[in-house]
Amino acid sequence: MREGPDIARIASLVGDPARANMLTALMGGTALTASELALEAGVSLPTASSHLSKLMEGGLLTLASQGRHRYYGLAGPQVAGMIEAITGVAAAVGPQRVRPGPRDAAMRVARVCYDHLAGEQAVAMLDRLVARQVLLRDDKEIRLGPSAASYFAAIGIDVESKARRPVCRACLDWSVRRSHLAGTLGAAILDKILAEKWARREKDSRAVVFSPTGRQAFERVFLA
Amino acid sequence: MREGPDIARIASLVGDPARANMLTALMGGTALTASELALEAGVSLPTASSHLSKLMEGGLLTLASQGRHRYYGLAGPQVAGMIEAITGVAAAVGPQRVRPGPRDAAMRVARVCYDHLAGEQAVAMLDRLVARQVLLRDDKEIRLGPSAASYFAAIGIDVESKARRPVCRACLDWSVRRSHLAGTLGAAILDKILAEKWARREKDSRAVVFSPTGRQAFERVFLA
DNA sequence: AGAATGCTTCGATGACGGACGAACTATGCG
DNA sequence: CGCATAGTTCGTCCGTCATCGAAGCATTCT
Repeated sequence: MREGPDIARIASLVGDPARANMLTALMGGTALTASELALEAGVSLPTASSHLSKLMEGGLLTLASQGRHRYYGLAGPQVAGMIEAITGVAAAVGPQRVRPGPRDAAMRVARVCYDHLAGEQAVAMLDRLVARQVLLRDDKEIRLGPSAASYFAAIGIDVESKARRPVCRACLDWSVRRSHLAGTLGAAILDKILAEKWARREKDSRAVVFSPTGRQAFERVFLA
Repeated sequence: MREGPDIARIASLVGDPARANMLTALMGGTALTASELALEAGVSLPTASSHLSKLMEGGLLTLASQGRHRYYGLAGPQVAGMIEAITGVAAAVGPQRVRPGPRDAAMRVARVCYDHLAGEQAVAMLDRLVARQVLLRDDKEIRLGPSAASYFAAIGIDVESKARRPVCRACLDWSVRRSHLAGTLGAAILDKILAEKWARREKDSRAVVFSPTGRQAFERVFLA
């Protein structure tokens, strides 16, 4: 018998389908209400509420009360990283349960992964940035290249972040099975994309839909 | 209802205490037999066998048959990374279940984490290497410093690894709650420590026990 | 061949936990 | 103040899964 951190407790919290769906939904980065999460998970409101209190007790969620609305969100990047890691294993290990439908097609192209961009667009972007040596990658490790500061400054992003999170991190993309860019830099780029209105978030989904002109702008800046 | 990788399936595999104990035991890096794992998990042999076949079916384990012995091991670094991530959250989120006993004291000092060294010794080593700028750390990202190649070459470690895993990675230490060194470099250092007989693996445990002279050698090389 | 060891499968038992409807609490609105 | 909306708590039902003993296979040793 071993001791230490109670890993089974945490894993079993994620191990229920309803709760896993809720956590996956919250990977979109925005906090959601109990009703929205009930819908996402496909369970009744009481059931969802029970799951949410368990997740809260387990420390995986934070709660922000605003009037009669109660917004649940992921407790932090560490929790998001854990979900990512589990998702990566699940994608690598098991065949998909269902054939991706039309809505999933949009998800494959571009979607939000906690606070940064994921999907084919994101993978292509990272590949191009590495090819241009703006970023350097030894396998799964990513770091800034010599020209990174000036390159990102030109598009209004400051890479000299003193934040506690890493500036760039690799995050395994479950649809493409290759890495895309996470970390504060990944988050800043997504902010930029949304701020410039190159793309908008699909309602009730993690999908990110580019407008025709937005897509051109994105390609000009990141894929040129 | 969302689709995609079946994260609940994977998480629920880890979510059973017996299976979690087995996986934690296998983080030691060496493959173990069903009987050993039953002992680790504190369950009967039939129960352990049932759990093991579930873990196999879930793709989390590999099996190597040698005569009448069947050795179970973690399926790969990605699975190990997932366990680490869950352990990190569990350590950050929940208080320890039990007070650490004398055996756990040895574990806190130095232990094996999949294929590299963890514990106070490992954390001190990383701190010192960063202070000497052999390695560079921006928060949780670790990379080689300019003097890294010559420094490690002097102790017989080649950092120019072309392996598919990252050379250095940060791995959150659940006992110290700070990072230690993982990746191929971390693995090479542990190999060195064991090859030089500075320390030996404790039987039936992840603990690594340094001999008095071994400890001096370790401190001379890594903590000077 | 026969015995011993290592492990898996079978079958029965029992308990934990997820599900929902109904009732209850809280906030906001007219 | 009464009604509507958002959410939690309670009670109960039911399915799933962990558990173990006993029996069945497989491999090695003598």
